[in-house]
Amino acid sequence: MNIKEASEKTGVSSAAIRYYEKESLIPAIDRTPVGNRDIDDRIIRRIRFVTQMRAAGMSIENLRRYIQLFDAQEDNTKEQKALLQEQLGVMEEKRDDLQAAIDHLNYKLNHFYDHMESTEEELRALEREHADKVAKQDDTPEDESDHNF
Amino acid sequence: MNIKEASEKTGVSSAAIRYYEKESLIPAIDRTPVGNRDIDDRIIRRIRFVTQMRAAGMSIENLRRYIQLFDAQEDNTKEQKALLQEQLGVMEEKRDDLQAAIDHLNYKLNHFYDHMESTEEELRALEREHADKVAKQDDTPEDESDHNF
DNA sequence: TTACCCCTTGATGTGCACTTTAAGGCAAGG
DNA sequence: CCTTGCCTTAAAGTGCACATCAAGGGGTAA
Repeated sequence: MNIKEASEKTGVSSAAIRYYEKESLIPAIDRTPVGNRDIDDRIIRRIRFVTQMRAAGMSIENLRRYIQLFDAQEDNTKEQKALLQEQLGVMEEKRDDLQAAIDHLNYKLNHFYDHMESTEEELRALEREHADKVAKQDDTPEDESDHNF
Repeated sequence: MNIKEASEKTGVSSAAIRYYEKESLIPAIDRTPVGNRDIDDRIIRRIRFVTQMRAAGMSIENLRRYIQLFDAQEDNTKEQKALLQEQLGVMEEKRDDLQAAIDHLNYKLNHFYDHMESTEEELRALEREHADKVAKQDDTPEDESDHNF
């Protein structure tokens, strides 16, 4: 598979795939006799992994550190574990920040509807839609925050 | 309160506070007779709101659009609602991506321990620590992904 | 042969969200 | 009077993660 097909398959641009290779986020890719990249499914899976971790906010630098520990087949399990745990911590914090912001916006959204001229049907539909997210912290966020924002 | 104190109170640099004001993420700040910013608690709360939304991944541009709808005290409730819902969608998707990546790394972490020379005590401690996160999707992620990554 | 479409590398450009620098003003302390 | 320490604005610089461009090569089809 050439780089364009790989790009279409993964949704990652050709330039980004080359960039990832240069930055060692994916292993050195095999070349055809004329020097073109010949991309197989193993590379595709790694591109997808990189995409997932990038979407989750992991930096190129952290991702490279993490991946290099795997590519070097030495006994660095302890470091791998430490790196994983570190990254997990970062991501869990990020997730919680995100959840807090979501709760904040949901709170605002609910207060909107109190002042809106929407029909009862619309109101109940939206309440159903957001019921699960509001359930835990229903309508009472932190005291410190400016409820106008 | 001068800008330095506000910076210390919020953890946001003075330059960033000035930048936020210029970008209309916070309202025009009152000045002392000599032209220095005089920051009150209302501004502090807005800075904190901005910080929270930024941490959640909302762009400056989206944040400004959102805030301007509030600063203009017209009847734009519909647009406010639409913008809020749009942003909520973005953030929920982001949160889910993040959770997927966390699950992926937790899966890896668990498989590490199977091959590690750690003591039983360490193992059980870590399992307790991560029990809640693994509970829902215990040990069986998607088939498509490269389990070496 | 020309056109077209794919590819290569290396260099340079881009957008975001700030950070840093430059040049200067005001007020207090020694 | 001079230094210190806060402030101001405008402009330029920075780091990340790519995107785009320039200059060239290969393969196929009309």
